[in-house]
Amino acid sequence: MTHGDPSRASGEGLRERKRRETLQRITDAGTRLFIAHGYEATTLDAIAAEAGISRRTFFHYFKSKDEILLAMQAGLGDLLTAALAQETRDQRPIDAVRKALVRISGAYDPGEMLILDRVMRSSEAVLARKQASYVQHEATLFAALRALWPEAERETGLRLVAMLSIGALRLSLEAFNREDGRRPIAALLNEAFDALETEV
Amino acid sequence: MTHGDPSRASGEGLRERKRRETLQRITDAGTRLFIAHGYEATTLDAIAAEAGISRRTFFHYFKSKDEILLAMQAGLGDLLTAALAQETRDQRPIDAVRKALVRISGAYDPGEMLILDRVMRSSEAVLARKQASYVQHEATLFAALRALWPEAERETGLRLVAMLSIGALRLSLEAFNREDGRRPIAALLNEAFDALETEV
DNA sequence: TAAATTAGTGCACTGAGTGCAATATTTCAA
DNA sequence: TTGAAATATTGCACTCAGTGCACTAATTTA
Repeated sequence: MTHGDPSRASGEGLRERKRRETLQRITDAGTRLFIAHGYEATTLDAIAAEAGISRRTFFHYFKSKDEILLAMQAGLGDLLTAALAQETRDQRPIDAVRKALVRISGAYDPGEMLILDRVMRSSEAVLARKQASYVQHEATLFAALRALWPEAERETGLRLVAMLSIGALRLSLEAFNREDGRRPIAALLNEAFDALETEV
Repeated sequence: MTHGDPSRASGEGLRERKRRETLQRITDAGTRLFIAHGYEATTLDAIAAEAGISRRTFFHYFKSKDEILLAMQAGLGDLLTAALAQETRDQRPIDAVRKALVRISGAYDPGEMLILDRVMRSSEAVLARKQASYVQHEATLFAALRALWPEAERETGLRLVAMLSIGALRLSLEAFNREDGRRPIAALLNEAFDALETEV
């Protein structure tokens, strides 16, 4: 081999790069079409054509149509776990989660969130999966909390903290969408966690 | 008409009675087949045949296959609203909900709950809709709470109480299924609500 | 008992999702 | 550099959920 391999130089093979690019094209095509014509009215044939792949290939990238939208949501779990790992044990678990959530809330684009929320709301099945994903996030958060406070006697308490925190997050996001993004998510989060303290 | 009409005597027309009976036959046939062969492996054709109706008629009773299972869950909202209406204003909202939940928890058959939970867990889509139904219950509970405490300044607090209560219910049912029904739901509910008090 | 409702059915269709086998592309080792 | 192994892409045929429509059967009401 006389010439250097540029794909190797960047630490990513051609196969990987193509795969990542195709994945992105499908995601873009899907969201664009969903926004333009609605979720149900957009067929997989249309998405595949827009993304420049065959219908059959779509299923090598996503298990189902709704995964296009759900895959975006899935990132929250990783973000939250990473943010929580930076917190210390010398505080109440719920305060650690609150700080982690407020910190990562800045990473989301408010305008896109409002639009995607409207798309998801147009399909019962998608909405159900979105709401179910909160349960998944709760489990992920619980695992992250246990990593910080592994003592057996804290388990029930941490389960509850995970439930309360994800609940506060959900209420905040619901309010955010209900009031059309008027107040930033961080503000709504702080309000929800404050209310948690005074109400219980 | 010389003879009395027995269907009218019982306050229910023939049409209504037949409809109720068919609905029950479909529900029974569906759950029986789901338990025997699994959710995904059971086709609507099989359910319709078992219930003695045509496939097309099924859709006059249910919007989709998963509704057979979800319709059972839907009753909780009504039960909870009714139970809460019996509570008084001279207590904390969360205590009122706790008492109402414990009271209606006796109405469910533990064995059936365990089996149906296993069936629902076998399909991602059904599980998602089940988890989403908790969000619906939360909204229903919030409305019921507002009927008791309509003061505007209580809204946020009541939203939170609804979230906490349904969350505690969900954690209790999750624990119930996780530990295979070893402890009764009422006990798990009380434990969850107690933990709520001490943890937050 | 006839007319108006409502329930049940068959048929043809769309669209999501899967299994399989064939082809094209990328990787890796000699 | 080349050929073999691994992986990606595709087409095809299929199953099944769900819908629209037009028609028939049963029930209700006047």
